[in-house]
Amino acid sequence: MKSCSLGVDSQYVELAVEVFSMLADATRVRIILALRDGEMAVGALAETVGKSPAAVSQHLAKMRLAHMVSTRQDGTKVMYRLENEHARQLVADAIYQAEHALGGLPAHHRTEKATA
Amino acid sequence: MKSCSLGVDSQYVELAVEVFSMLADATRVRIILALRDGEMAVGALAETVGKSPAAVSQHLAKMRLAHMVSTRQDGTKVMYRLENEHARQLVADAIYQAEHALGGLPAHHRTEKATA
DNA sequence: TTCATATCTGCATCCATACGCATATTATTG
DNA sequence: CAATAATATGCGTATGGATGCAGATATGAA
Repeated sequence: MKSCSLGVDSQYVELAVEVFSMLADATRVRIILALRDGEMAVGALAETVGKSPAAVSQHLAKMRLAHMVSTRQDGTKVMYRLENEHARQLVADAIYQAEHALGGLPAHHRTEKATA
Repeated sequence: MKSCSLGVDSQYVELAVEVFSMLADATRVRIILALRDGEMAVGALAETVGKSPAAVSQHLAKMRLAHMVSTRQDGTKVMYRLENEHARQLVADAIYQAEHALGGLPAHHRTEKATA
């Protein structure tokens, strides 16, 4: 079963690219980080990440279609939360790779698994 | 130590975005998959991923700057190889997220860790 | 209740920017 | 010279963000 479904011509390549494209934006990464500790409304997220509510809403719409976040109505507000732990894990792994790219002193090889 | 270095305003956000941007391209993902089993030359990679050698060379230049791949001269050819295991891990995690997004039947929760 | 207003969220449009690719050229190695 | 790889330029496309507007909901007044 080891790496059997991931050839260079695999259909999963396109899917992985979509996931990476979804995360290749600072605002969306900040949204993920902001949602680590629990659900938040659009307005609060906008203030946290430093963008307009409309812009954040558009990002959340994309992330909702990608099943990265899910919503819950709360009066006039809509609470957003992460739908699973994969986004967090991806961000953590990206940090690991970035540390390699920077100094070559990978902190994640000295400490235990960070929780991103 | 849990999530201490990853606030929404962390410098690492920009770094993570660069890593994700690097992986948000089907050709580069295919290059990573092609390099799983060992080093390859630019021409061979080009034929494997179905792009021109010039295009592949440009992708490899970016990946080299990001310390994702490293090179070794072999006559007129230049052999490329993955510099660490993080790229593979990221691709694997992206597949996991994509599986969630698709059907909601996460195969990685039933089988053991795939090796991307 | 009914109406008006304010707030919050979502959607369409426009613009500037960045990216991937093809082509052509140059460099390096044998 | 031959082969391989790296680079420069131009083109077409995609994307993020701002702006403006529309829909939904809660609050308050009459």
